[in-house]
Amino acid sequence: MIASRDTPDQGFSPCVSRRDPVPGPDGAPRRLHPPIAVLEYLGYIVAESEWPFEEALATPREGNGGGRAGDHGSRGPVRSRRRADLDRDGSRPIRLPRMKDIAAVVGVSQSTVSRVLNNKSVIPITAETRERVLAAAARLGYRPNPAARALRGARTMLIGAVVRDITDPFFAAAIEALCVVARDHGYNVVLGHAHGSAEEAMALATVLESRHCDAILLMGDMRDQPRLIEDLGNVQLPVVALWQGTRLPRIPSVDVDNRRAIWAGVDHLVELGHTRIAFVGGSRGHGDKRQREASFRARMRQLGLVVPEGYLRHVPNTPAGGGSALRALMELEPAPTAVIAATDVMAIGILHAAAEVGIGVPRDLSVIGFDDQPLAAYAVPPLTTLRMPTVPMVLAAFQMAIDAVEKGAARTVSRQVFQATLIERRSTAPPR
Amino acid sequence: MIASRDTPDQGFSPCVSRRDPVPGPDGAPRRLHPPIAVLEYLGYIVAESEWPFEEALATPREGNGGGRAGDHGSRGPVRSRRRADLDRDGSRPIRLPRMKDIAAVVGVSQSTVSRVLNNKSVIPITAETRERVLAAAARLGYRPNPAARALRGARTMLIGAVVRDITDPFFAAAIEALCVVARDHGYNVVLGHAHGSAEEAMALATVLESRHCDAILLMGDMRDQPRLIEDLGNVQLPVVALWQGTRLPRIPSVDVDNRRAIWAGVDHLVELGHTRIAFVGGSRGHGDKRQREASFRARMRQLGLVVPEGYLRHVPNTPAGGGSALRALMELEPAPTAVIAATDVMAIGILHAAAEVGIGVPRDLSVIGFDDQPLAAYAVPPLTTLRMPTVPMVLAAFQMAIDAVEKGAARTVSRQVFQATLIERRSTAPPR
DNA sequence: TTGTATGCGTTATCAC
DNA sequence: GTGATAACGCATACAA
Repeated sequence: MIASRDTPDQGFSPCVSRRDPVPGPDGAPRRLHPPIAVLEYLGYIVAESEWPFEEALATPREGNGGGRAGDHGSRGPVRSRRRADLDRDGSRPIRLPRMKDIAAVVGVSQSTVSRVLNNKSVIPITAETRERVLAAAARLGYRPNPAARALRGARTMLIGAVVRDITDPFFAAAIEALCVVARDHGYNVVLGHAHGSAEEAMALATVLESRHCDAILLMGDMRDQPRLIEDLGNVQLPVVALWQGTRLPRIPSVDVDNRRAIWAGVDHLVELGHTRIAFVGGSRGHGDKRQREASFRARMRQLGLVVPEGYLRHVPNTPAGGGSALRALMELEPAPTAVIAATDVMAIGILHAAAEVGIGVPRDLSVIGFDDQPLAAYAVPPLTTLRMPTVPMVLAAFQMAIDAVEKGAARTVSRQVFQATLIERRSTAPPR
Repeated sequence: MIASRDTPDQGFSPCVSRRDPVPGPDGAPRRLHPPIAVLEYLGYIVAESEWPFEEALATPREGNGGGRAGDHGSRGPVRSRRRADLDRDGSRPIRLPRMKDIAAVVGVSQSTVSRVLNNKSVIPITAETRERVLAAAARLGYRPNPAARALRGARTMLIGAVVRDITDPFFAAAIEALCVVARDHGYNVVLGHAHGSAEEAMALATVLESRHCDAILLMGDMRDQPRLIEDLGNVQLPVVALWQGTRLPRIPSVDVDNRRAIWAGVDHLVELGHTRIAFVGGSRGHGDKRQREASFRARMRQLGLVVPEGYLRHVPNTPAGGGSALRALMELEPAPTAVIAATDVMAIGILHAAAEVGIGVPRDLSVIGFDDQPLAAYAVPPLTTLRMPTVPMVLAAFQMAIDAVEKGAARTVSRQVFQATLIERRSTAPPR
């Protein structure tokens, strides 16, 4: 699906009805989109089909912007703009006001303006001067230049988020949370993603090299990108890792207790009476998923339950992957009566595939997910899952990062582990 | 769901099993999370429950970081760090190398280093000098200081994305796309969100005021945040608006052709034989959704079909909203045989609620969504929907923005309109 | 209480 | 070909 949803529409015509292309068995490698070049087929863009009751307007249509703007290296040339301070070469270069401008207007020195504007100065300032400066600043619409501040060593109020795969809805939610948390603290979020393992280094290099961030959050396991981890160890910024599964060498981290969570899931099924329980894990063995699988096996062994050959599936972390796992599981003899998926995404794929094949959930098969994504509660049937305390975890990681920034202290390598919660919905029931 | 999923767990104990709190009828206002303060209940964090086979380690546990770091205004104080250049106060302040440092090592002047490093200099440089400079730079691990470059007027290679509501999976997907596209062009994405309409101004103010971005993408309709729009109009940066529904005064935009899309949806249903067709739109009348509803009414009128009182529902753009709309619709007499939802999110809620109530889709009711979110294909049943060409649209918007940045030209107010595609899956069928 | 001067790290414009 | 030097916008030590 994800793989298919942006397939360029060959022979496209507006609003043509078409069937969904087959998702390719077993979830083809998920790409968000085909190479940029492919996207630039023109067919997609369409004339200015104006809204009927909108005023006809005289704005000329533009070309569709198809032609790439040439390849400027990532370190673009520095056009020294302005220098046309005089503002008479048309209209544009009306620069943003600087402190100097305010000073000129008010008739004081630039340093006075500075002192007024960040009124943390120990030095007292005449009420009147302050008043006039503030007024002028407001009138001119003054905004501090962050570059200049940064140059002086100030914080940039940017926090970098390096995400393993932004395509994953779970991380999307995490990003949301981070945005909110960061904003509440006056920070903005800069997004980087590790994008497969191909461009790995590059991925965060972009975020790091241009290290205008005050700190970096590493979201999701990236141990298949060893250079990244190493680089991060050497970076001068505070780095906090989220959802690594296991501890990283020298990096403070925030993790979920996969073991206890999975135990709760297994125990829940066992209490319902299940004994033939399967597990669907990720194919690439990322940290969290690997831990979850190991926990599953350990708990099953503890309970004296055997996990037959074939009950452990490794598929891509997509709905399609979950679907293919389900089909494989149901061909086994005996088939499992319950399955735990390492993520909700796969669990939703299982639900979908079960419905397709005619397997009733939870009548014929109980399903447990992991994460409690927003849509899990609205799956059909509503998905029993292990709720990840995403927001508290993100908050904790953010706090750790910011503390490090503010205290500036040596990097303390700490770790916080959060507990997941079993949310019982209706995808689990006693076996028939 | 979304409303409920971050409800703080009262009386929390690890991995306790609990039932899903009811989502509150008609989808309560969606908040990603309760106020930060509420999140700081301690119960969540848990001891270092180490992974069994991990080495026991001696890192001391930290407190849970619960105490807020005090309220520093968004314009934090500027501690001039370093000044401890000498590197003997412990270990940390090993500053990143500057050009000056390279120059010192190589024994040339700093300007020479600069010329070598951005080898766009017209002036030729001795091969040997260049060699040595590059070598030294590599050895020292030199990274250009973006703040300094920015101060000189260089681009920051940051693009700001102001999103109406990051919680919405649709926008999450859009952000993903933007990240990829931006990265391919050497840009990074700074996320801002308009967060309800409460802190509206603040929301983007953070992104804008600290205008370290080269351009801004406005994703989703924000006309309920008038000051934002106005501010944007006055901002010195290129601004491109996505999914506004209707044209914005002075801002170039990229939109989807809601009219043709909805027509395709209606026609599809009519061709299947439906005549009693309902429409579920957003409650706050945001641009796109409003257009879709208007288009629906227009098309129905054109086809000579009546839309009875009550067939137009306005609910929050959540699964819960869709569910409540469905329940209301099915109580009507006669009940509709098909429904078009203004977004997939609502459509998925409809699917969910239908299953709960025992209404077969598509047997008793056909459902059409809008967007083709990743999970739409994996709904039960797979959702027929109108596919938004998200990636091409984001790409187009990005191109428009970057073109404006690079050409630096006066802001051309253009507009591009993309076509959606009807994707037939299995949530639609002839009426019984 | 305010003004002057200096430096942050780069790039660009001069001299040499 | 290369080196000194002047901005860039802001914060601050120091002089007045």
